Amino acid sequence: MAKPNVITKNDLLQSAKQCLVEGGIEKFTLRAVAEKSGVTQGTVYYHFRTKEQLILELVQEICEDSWNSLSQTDEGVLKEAIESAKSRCSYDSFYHKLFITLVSTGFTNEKIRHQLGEMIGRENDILTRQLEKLWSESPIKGVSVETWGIFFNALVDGIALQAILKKDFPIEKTYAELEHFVNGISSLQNKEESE
Amino acid sequence: MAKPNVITKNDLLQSAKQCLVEGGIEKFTLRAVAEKSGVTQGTVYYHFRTKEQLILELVQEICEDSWNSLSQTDEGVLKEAIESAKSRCSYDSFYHKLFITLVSTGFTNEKIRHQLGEMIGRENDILTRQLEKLWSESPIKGVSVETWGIFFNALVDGIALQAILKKDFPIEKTYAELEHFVNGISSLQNKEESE
Amino acid sequence: MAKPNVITKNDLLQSAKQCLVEGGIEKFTLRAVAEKSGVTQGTVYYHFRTKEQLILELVQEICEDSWNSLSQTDEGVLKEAIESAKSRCSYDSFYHKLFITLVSTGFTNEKIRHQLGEMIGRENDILTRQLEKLWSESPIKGVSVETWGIFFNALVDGIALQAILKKDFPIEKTYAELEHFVNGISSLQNKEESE
Amino acid sequence: MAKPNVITKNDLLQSAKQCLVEGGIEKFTLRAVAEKSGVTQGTVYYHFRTKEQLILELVQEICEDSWNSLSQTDEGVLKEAIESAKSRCSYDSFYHKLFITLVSTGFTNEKIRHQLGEMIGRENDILTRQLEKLWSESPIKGVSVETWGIFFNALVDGIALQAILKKDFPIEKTYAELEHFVNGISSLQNKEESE
DNA sequence: GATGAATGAGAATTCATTCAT
DNA sequence: AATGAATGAATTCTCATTCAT
Repeated sequence: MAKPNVITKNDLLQSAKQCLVEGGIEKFTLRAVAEKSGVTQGTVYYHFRTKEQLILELVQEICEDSWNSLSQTDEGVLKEAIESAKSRCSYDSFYHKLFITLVSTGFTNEKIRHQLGEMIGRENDILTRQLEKLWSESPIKGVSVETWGIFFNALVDGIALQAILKKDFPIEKTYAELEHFVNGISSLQNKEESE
Repeated sequence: MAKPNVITKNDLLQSAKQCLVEGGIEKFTLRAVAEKSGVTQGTVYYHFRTKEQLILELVQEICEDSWNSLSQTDEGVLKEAIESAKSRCSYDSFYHKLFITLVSTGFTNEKIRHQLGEMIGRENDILTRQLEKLWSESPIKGVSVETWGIFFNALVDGIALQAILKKDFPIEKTYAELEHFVNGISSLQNKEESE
Repeated sequence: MAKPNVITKNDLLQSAKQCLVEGGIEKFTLRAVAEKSGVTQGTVYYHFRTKEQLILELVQEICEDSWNSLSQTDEGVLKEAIESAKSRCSYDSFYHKLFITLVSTGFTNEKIRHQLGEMIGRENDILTRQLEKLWSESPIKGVSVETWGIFFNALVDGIALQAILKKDFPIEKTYAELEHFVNGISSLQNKEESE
Repeated sequence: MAKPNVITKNDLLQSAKQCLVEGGIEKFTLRAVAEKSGVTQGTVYYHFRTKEQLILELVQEICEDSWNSLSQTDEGVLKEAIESAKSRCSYDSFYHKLFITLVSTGFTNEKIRHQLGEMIGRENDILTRQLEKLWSESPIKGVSVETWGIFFNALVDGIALQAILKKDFPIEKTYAELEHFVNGISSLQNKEESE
């Protein structure tokens, strides 16, 4: 007994994510995490002193992931963001299931809720900044570019929610038209400008 | 004449909803439901044969509620729908917490997931039909009116999600600008028409 | 499953006492209590919601026992009290092991400590009242009858402590001489009176 | 020259004593001892091969302490012994808490029990020898000087027990009257002699 | 209809102990 | 001499569920 260093904290976190998505929080047990990682429960407890701590670190990782992927798209255009959103979105979407599961967990855990809120905020900000690069001013009067950031982020999450819930959700079509929507909105502004 | 202390199935469902929102599925136990209703666990079992059955009936009720409130707004314009969405949306929103909690529960329960999916579908349809009344054709080329229905529904849910997660989310402002957005989009169509 | 009424709370408490004495608090588990009573752990938890609660009720019972046995000895003389103390005192004394175990548990549990403190206080009082009946005044100047009560109670407990710790403790001899001590002290007073 | 951070066995024993008193045997874990000493569990295991071994050495230390303090008081009179007993006796008495905790642990560990029994025996003997010096014969017929040794030791422990359990125990008063008691008893003997 | 006692499986967590380094 | 990773068994406690009354 006591084989040192057979597993890293990160391995455990990855197993944990899978467990969360596969069974929801209801069935999310540290025993399941341990089994999926091939270690004993004790080992999981050695690395994360409580279940909550594990979930917290999991949330943190996701928030950092979101941050990294978004800030890399520095040069990126909205189109790319949409593409990425689409790729993460399907009836069996791992990412969004995880996200929604954590959101619902956050309702009864202020720390989680706060972190997810911050993450959403950062996402909104980045979208807004991208729109600012794209547009000289808001294409629709009364709607600030900041709010456009919120709108796009909300739209993407809302679509994902629908896609997870409906087996027959037209992902391709919806995302294709989302692009038309973005283009239409953007061109609208140019039109106004040229008027 | 009225028998006191008679607990109806509906009373239990209302308590159950509260329990779900207050503690999430994790802490959602039949004992908690029983206590909130002032009855014993046995009584809960008398009315719902299993825990799953209770949740299922709870989901059903919510779906029916959605249906009723939407079909009443038959005459209603989009504006009214937005107003109603806003009223259900805040950092402590009971309704959306319940919805998201059930969605995440649905990830591991196909019956729940299916029912919620159907509900979303009906909502999309109703929105689409309202937009059809409002618009002669889609205000943006390449975006079908059906997809507009999806977009609006997704937008409302996505905004709610953000509002629940962020204490400082600007609900008033966002909804006000959402109205400008709808108006802008609608007038856009008229403009195109007049061109 | 679910045979109603096969066991009473009191049965469980008796088993618990035995477990406590047999294994000390260290090995005092509710599983052991359940097994000794022939029920499942769940049953124990149904009757006492926590381990602490069980111990608390156990302490209470012991305190009540002490009260009952002492108040019955209404007419009783000191001699009787000594006899009873002796009978409870041996290398394997169930009673004193239990008592000392609970005392040490009380060091980290204020409720237990308080209850035991109250019990000791009542015992002291009763002893004092008995001595008052026996003596017109304290047989030794500077020692109040109240303090005599404390002394006798302390003596009995201290002797019990020694008897539990030493296999070869001379119980018979010590208690016989304790009686001589009491008589000697009492007669001392009469002597003084007659002087 | 002094090596910093070097933990000696004795340091660990002192931490262990504190842990025992602070949390009782229930919460007495090697991890707690390690943390209090600022080392890891492994280190504790390096010094004591098992938990039992640690406790055993702890008991031994206490017995040696008792021996040392008593044999120093070689010249000492009873008065001094009482003074020392009083100083170790209060509602938060470290010493007696530790002692009682170990006694109760001893109920399920013969080695501990034996050592404590031996310690008590030695204490009784020393007290008896002191009384022999003080008295030419027992002041009360039928009570041997040996038993007086037992009585005084029991009395001191019994009083300590009460003092630990009762927040409002009159320590000062009781010890003052204990001295009167000793003096009274001793003078009694002289009186008898002079008769 | 409703209750309360009981169950058993499984949850989180703790802990003495081991061992390679 | 000391550490830290790992273990596995045990512990407290919870919960859906059953069933006689």
